[in-house]
This record gives sequence, structure tokens and C-alpha cells, in this order.
Amino acid sequence: MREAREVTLGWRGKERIFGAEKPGLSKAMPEPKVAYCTYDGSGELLYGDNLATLRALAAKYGESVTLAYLDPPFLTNRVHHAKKKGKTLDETTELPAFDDRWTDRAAYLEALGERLVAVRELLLPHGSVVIHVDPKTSHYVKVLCDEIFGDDCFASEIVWRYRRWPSKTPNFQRVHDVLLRYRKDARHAPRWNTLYEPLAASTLATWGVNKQRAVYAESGRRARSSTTREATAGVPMGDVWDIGVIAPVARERTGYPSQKPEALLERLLQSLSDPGDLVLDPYAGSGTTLSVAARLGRRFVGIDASEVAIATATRRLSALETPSVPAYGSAVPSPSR
Amino acid sequence: MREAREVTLGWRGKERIFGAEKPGLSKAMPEPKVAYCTYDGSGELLYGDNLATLRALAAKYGESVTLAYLDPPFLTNRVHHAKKKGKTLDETTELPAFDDRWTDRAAYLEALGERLVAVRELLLPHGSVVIHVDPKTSHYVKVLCDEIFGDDCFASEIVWRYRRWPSKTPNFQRVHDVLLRYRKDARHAPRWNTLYEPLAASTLATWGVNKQRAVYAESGRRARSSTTREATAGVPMGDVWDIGVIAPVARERTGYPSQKPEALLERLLQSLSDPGDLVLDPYAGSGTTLSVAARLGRRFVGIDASEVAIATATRRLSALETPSVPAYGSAVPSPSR
DNA sequence: TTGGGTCATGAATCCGGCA
DNA sequence: TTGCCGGATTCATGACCCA
Repeated sequence: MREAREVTLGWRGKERIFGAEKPGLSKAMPEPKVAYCTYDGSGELLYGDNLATLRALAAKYGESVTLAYLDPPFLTNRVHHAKKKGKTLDETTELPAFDDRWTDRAAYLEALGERLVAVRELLLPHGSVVIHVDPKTSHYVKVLCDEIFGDDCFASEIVWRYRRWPSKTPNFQRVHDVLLRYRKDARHAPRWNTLYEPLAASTLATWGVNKQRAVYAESGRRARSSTTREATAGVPMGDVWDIGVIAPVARERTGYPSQKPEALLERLLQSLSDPGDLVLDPYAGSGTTLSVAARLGRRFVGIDASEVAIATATRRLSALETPSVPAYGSAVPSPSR
Repeated sequence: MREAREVTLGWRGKERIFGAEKPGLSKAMPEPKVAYCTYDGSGELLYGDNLATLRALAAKYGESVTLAYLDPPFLTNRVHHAKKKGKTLDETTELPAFDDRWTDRAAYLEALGERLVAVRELLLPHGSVVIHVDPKTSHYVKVLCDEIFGDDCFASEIVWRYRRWPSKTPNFQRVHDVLLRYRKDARHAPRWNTLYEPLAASTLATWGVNKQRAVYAESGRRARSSTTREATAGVPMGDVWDIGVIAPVARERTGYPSQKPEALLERLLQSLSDPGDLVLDPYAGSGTTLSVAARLGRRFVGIDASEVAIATATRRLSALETPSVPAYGSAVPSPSR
């Protein structure tokens, strides 16, 4: 009775997501190849279809992942290309990096749903998934995820606010992406480290850098607040993050489309995983997640089916392990703004 | 065939939304009462159920609204109270303002969906709807709206980012609401005025306050940009808005729960309506939309079914029209006890 | 008039205590 | 054992007062 009033997404053929073949049973499953492995074996990059690979990982390792970050295509119905600089500036070439064309929204959601179900199998009870989407797809993905993870496991909608060159359109400029976070198990204390942001200007002006504390009158009623001697760490980080897109000339930039800033992944990994934890990225792309994981001492597994992605990520990871080459960015956590 | 693959929300009893009785046919429809009307007749506040009232308005006026702003309850499953200050601080009393309890999510979506269908009937071809929700409900509401308005009429997801006191939670602090904007008709140029934000600090440092212009080499390739003599108006406004919540001691504050800042409504009205246009708010509450509409020279219609809301909004609107009393007269101790 | 210092209190969220 | 209620936590910000 109650069940029948659940609100879910519906389309023809949806059952495919949940009725998926069990891991290891499909004969046609191509064996994923190890494209890169760190010197100490703490991280690897796998070349192959991510669905098949996720199922193979689940069969082999079971629950082992503390944080899974998924940066799937955004249902743009286009092929995205990687830019590669030639010797001269005119010789810049483009190679197809990934294909984001779908017969319809249902096909897109089926593909993503199957992968989310497989990722969930790999999560530890205190683990999280973060799915990176845009404001056109986020709503469908959230409703789908509520069904897969349970709406009581929904933790946060994180808004990544960036700044970019404005376009001339009779509308508010689109300057944000959305990250959905789910927990594996609502009854388990999640892995969590609180990060802090700087205080608001008005707070600094009024209270300075010391902690506030409420003061109560003898009657028990609230009186004025006072400051303490103790310095505050700042305000606990919110769910709206102001992080610049990677500038066209940034050192970090690889030319791979859809590349995300390292600062974004740093925040996620620092708050949702500890050193030594296993981080998973089934849409590894240019390897930002893996690179940040390596720098922050997390173990990692990345998967991608695109040759260009594998080449880009491999190059990036090797550069990290070669001490003579400076690593990207600094390990210093950057406060917002 | 194609139809069957549409992705929509499903639940038992959903057909109610679209199969609603036609306006004017229900005998039991209570006649809405005019609770307040401006001196020149350009704005009014109606006391009654908003669904019945919207249908009555549609029958009477047809398409006439340029901007509809809806601030429905957020599915909190609680009753929300208005605070009323007594003579002494101890005498602060609470009155129930609105009831946000539902049997399930489906019931909530049915109620909202019926109202959205009725609101759509009232929109001019170049009109917009803006629905204010929180990150727990926004996704369901967006999927529902895609069905009602068509996903090609989805215009923006606006993120209202605010600052508030922190809570101790092993999660990112929730510090944003979501506003969904839809157009009535994708083939019609929408009502639109571009607003501007101040330049980012980094831009100011590099470029100063003058307009940038891209410079192209003779080959047609992009060279470095230059500044022009002309001062820039700033960056066209984005879809992430940093606006403070109404401070506990602000004049603007009425004590009504869920009250929204006037700054938020100002941005919406200025960009999505012109002076003289008709603005509709079916969940008028404390009357912020109406008050801002009156100040900005827009015509307006507000509806609410709560006595406390009607009293609060009426007080606020009268204060605006009484020149001897400073605007925001709501902060003045009310004469009634 | 402008500017700095003081005050009040909130669409929060967790946790512990008691039913 | 589970579920509800109240206490504790401690940032943000406009109003006000006074120099």
C-alpha cells in the first residue's frame, strides 16, 4: 500500500538496471587491462569498459572503496575531443576523447544506473559516492539515485560555482555544476573530516577571529553573546564551492575535455577519505582524481575505455612519480575564495 | 514508441494532476475574498485556497501574468509558526502559519503539480515561472515541471547561496536553496533585462574597470586581449546568487516563517518583468513578492490561505502606501496587543 | 555624516535523556 | 529497542548608540 505511492522515474525498459547479470557470469566480458600501476602498487589505472570492470572488481575484492567519484558524460549528445598542441601553434589537432550521444534520456539513465549499482557493491559501509553532473541532468540522476541508494542516504547537493567568460544570452549565465553525494549506509558513521572556510567579512568586523559563545541569564533566557579567548578555525565548509575553472594557460591543463580542477577533488578527498583509503574513479578521463589521490596518499583505482584518456592519465601519473619533474599544484589545501 | 521512452515520475494516483476539474465547474469552490487592494487598484491580495483561486483567475482573465513566483512549503513534514513579539521579551508568542505535513511525497507533488498546471494557464507567451525549493525537493519538482512545461522550456536552475550559523554535522553545511525557472513558450522571446554583478577581484586586478575586447591576429587566430576606454557594466549576472538570509534583527523581518529576502525578489522582478507587468504569487506568505512588486512599479496578485500570512502581508503593504510611516513598518510594534 | 563597538537571535543539527 | 523532545552548540548581520 505504502510501497505503491513511492515516487520513482519510469520508462520502458528500466528494469534492465536492476536485473543486470551477476558479476562473472557474462562470458563476453572483456578482461580489463592494467594500463598503469604505481611503483608501490597503491594505485592502478584500468583500460576497459567500466561496467564490466566494476563487476569484475566487485567479484574480486567485495566492499573495499571509501570514496567513489563519478564524472560521467552530461548527456550533451555530442562527441567530445581532446586538444593536442602541435609543434607550431597552427598545428593543434583534435582527437575524439569520448562519445556522449544517446538515443534518448532513458538510455543515458540506464547506462549510468547500471554503473551506480555496480559501484554501490564496492563501497564500504562508511563509504560515499559523489556523482558530478550539470543542472540539466542532476535532477533525473538524483531521483534515480534515491531509488538505488535510498533517499535517507542522500547526504549533500554540492554546488560547484565557477567563473567563466560570459556569453550573450537572455538568461542568467550558467556558472555552476552539481555534485550529488550519497552514503552507502545511513546507519553507519561516514568517513568524515571537517574542512573550514574563512569567516564572513561582517563576522570578522564584529567578532574578530575568536569563537563566539552564547551567554544565558540566570532565568535560563538567552542574553548577549560573548567572545572567548580561543581562536576559531573558521566556519565549517558549506555545500557551495567557489573554485575557478582551469585557466586556458594553467599548468594543470591537459587538453582533455571535461577535465576538472584539482582543487575540487582535493576538497572531496580530504573530507571524505583518509590517507590509505581506496578511492575509485570509473570515468577516469584525464586522471585528475587519481593524480590527487596519489598526492594525498590515498590508494586508487581508475577505469576508462578511451585511448586518449588512458594516454593522458598515464602521462600525468608517471610525471607525479618522477621526482625531477615538479608535481602539479601545491598540496596546500586552498580555502575558498 | 518514442513516447513510451519518455522519462517521467510515476506514482499511484498521479493522473489527478492533469485530469483536474476545469475552472468554474466545481460548485464547492469557495469564493476568494479580497483582503487588500492598493489605492490605485494595481495590486491585490486574495484570501483563499490558491488552487481554486488560480482557476477562478484563469477563467476571468486568461493569459495575463508575466512572472509567477512560487514559494511552496518544502516538504518538511512540520507545522511552521509565526513569531510575534510581546511587550516584554517573555511574552513572545507563536501562531501556526502554515501546515507542511503530507501523507507522502506523492501527495506533495500532486498538490504542487495541480497548482503549476493552473499557473501555466495564466502565463503570457513571454512569461516565466520561478519555483523556490530546497535541495531535497528540487529534483522531484524539476522532473515534474519538465512534464508540465516541457524540458525545452527549462531556463535556469538558480542557486541562492546564503550564510548562516553553523551546525555540528559530519557533512558539508547546507547553505543553499534552489530556484527553478521555466518559460511558458520556448518559441517566444522571453521578457528579459540583463543585470550585472561586480567584477571578480582577480579580474579587477588584471584588467581594471574597463571593458575587455578580444584581439585577433590577421590570420584570424586569437591574440591577447586588450582593454578599451569604455567602463564595463560588470559581468552579466550568473545563476548562483550570494544573498544573506534576513538577519534576526533586520527591519525587513516580519516574524513569518519562510520569509525570503527582498534582495532576492528584486533580482527576479527586475530581470524577468518590466514596470506595469503583472506579477503573481500564489504562496504569498509574508508578502515579500507583493511588497517588492509595489516598490518596483509592477502590478501584482497574491494569494494565501493562512490568516497569519494575510495579516502580515496586509500590514506590510499598507505601510508601503502610507508615506508618513517609514517603509518596513512591520518592525514597528503592532498596535494590536 | 561617517564609523566603530555592542546587542539580539535565527526554514539548523546533533546528542542525550526520558517515555 | 525505538522515537520524540529539549538543551547545547557558536556564525552572521542589521540596528542602534555614541563619539
